[in-house]
Amino acid sequence: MDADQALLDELHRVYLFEELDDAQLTRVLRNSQRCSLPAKSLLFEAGQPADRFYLVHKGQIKLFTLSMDGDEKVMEILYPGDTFAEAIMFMQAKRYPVSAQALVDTELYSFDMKSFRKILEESQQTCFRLMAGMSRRLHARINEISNLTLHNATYRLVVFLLEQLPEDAIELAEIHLSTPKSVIASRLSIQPETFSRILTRLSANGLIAVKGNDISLLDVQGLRDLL
Amino acid sequence: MDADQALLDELHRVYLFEELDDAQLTRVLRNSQRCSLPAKSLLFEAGQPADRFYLVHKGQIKLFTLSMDGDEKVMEILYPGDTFAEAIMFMQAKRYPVSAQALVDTELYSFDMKSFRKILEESQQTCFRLMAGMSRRLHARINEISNLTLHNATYRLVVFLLEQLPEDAIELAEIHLSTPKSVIASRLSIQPETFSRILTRLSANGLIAVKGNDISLLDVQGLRDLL
DNA sequence: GCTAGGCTTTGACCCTGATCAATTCACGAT
DNA sequence: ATCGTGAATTGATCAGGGTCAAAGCCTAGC
Repeated sequence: MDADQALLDELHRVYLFEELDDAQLTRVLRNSQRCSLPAKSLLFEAGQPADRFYLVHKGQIKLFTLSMDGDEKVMEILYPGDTFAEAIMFMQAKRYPVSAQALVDTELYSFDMKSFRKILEESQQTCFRLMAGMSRRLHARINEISNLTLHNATYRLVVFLLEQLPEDAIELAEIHLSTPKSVIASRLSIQPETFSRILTRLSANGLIAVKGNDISLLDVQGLRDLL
Repeated sequence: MDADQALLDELHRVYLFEELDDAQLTRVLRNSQRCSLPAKSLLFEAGQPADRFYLVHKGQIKLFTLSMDGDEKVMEILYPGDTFAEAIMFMQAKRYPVSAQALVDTELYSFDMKSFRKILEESQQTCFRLMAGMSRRLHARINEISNLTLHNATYRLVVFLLEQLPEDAIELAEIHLSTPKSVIASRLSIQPETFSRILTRLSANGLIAVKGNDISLLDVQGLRDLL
């Protein structure tokens, strides 16, 4: 049917599945499940046994950890096309190291780890894809640790803003935050109050203009110079 | 010859090479190089093109990043048996994301990434090993980010001390720091001064006793209770 | 249109840990 | 034994950003 074909096409564009032939992709599909999450619902909690990994189809997922006294650190915010929890397939103790929650109404596909491992045994190309994905994530985490320890909150926020640029926008650039500021703040390891204050300061310096969830980068070069 | 056989045996105990048969291991060996680094010498710098990965044979290597104004963050300290830079094999831009320096006189084996990839194509088992290693590292990094953002310096230091325990030592436990305190401090993202002060405070509380590079954990339960 | 509840912003204050500076310590070389 | 060098400790001070509290805003639902 058409719906299935559309899904096959969608999967085929996901980096993990790009190397698979139709037969393999069909097998992946057979062990997949669609699932819908209303906004704010938990998908899984840190520590829980893991036997599936996920692909975001629609919506947003946040991955986060909690300290024992309830403070939350957002590790990652995932958007359509992103996969998560694949790396757990290879951990000794197969448990989710973080919790996952839908930020808005979200639709996911989930895949059985065990049967996907079989696919991996057949396709080194896919193994290589997965390793590429893991090394990218690893690098990103290393970067984040550098930023946390060697740079201050303003630096991290400015880097974040510049990363949102649609690419090569020279002068005026508009950004729309599709995620609550408090979540982005936690993602950047900044308190919401501080996040707000930094935006205010950047505005006062004429570097940006903020109107609700829309931010104009008035002086991209000036922002780059802060780094 | 005996020397070669000893080396083969050593490699075979490295997680990455455990699944290889003798023929494959010999091929790995053929593309390996031994290298000796005097204390304090740089092995590679962040940003440099990468075509080899490494195994520590003797000594200690620190992986670190520098901020533009020269501040250093130690990412990892590696000991004999540890491998590093394998994950780079799968990055788009094959450049070292961190710098590597010998802390003491060190001997390494290095392996050619390109020829090791060929081995990986033949051995999914080895691919799986590598992926297990990468997911372990990934998890460690996630943990570190949590600790940096959700916990304070004392917490991180106490966790570090407890991790040094030779395992299941119930009451009295001795730790020897084989690495300068300033390096450990940076590894934990603490300033040397603060590191020293925290040790002093823990001593004052009777939880530990410090004599140079030797630390006695006088009250393991008490330390655990701090967390 | 208006109210309620959740983000966000603003203000006042504080605390952890960084910074700067001086001293002590450890140890290898002379 | 003594000197010199770099690490470690200690003291004094400071600031980035966290915390607590209150007010402002926005939107969904009545």
